Amino acid sequence: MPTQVYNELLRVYSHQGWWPINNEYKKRSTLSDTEKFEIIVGALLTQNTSWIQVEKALNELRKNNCLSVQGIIETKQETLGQYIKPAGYFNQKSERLKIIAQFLLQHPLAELQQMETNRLRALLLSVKGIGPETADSIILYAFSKPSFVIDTYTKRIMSRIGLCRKDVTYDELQELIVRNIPVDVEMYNEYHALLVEHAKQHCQTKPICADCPLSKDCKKLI
DNA sequence: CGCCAGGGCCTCA
DNA sequence: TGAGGCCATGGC
Repeated sequence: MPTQVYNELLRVYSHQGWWPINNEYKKRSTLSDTEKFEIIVGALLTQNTSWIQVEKALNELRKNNCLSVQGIIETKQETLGQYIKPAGYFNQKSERLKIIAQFLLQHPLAELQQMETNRLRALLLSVKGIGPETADSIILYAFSKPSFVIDTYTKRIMSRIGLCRKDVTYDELQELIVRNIPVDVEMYNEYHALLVEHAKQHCQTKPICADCPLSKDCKKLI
């Protein structure tokens, strides 16, 4: 079932090309440290925040040379907070930027890159400010390792089509999906992006069910 | 104007 | 260990 949903979404929305840092990264097998760092920062800033706001914050950080470990370490937390204000929760998120920069000083990207996926996930989850979704986003989109990302959109879509209960936990839904699709970084990447697109176009909190590509399978459970 | 956005931490049973 | 409160800005 999760595979059929994926095929249908891909047919309708076509390739999404995440992570949307630039258009050429996906042609290379591995990312530069700068790109990985930007993805990590983006994953953190987008917590409960729309991506359009995150882009503004990222641009502001870039303009002020704060899109690097050193840049963040050398900048006062209050100043970082001003830069990222459009992304909301600026007090929390500026603290988390500081914490992650310190973490990356202890564990350079090259070290993280070569870790086994589950060990990397556990390590990331030990960092204050990195929860399951942020960890999986970082693992998948920065390090190109297979860790399926669950978010509110995933939960909403999957529960509405009757694939899980709406109060399903993160780990339960992740297991359910992963068990039913191949272990494939490209597919994990694309699937998550397609779910986000579908949620934006049709499966909003107030659903737009007309012309929904999943309507024939959907139980319309709100 | 009210709702919501690609969550996570803390608290308190 | 799990539900509820809190964090904050901007688009619609």
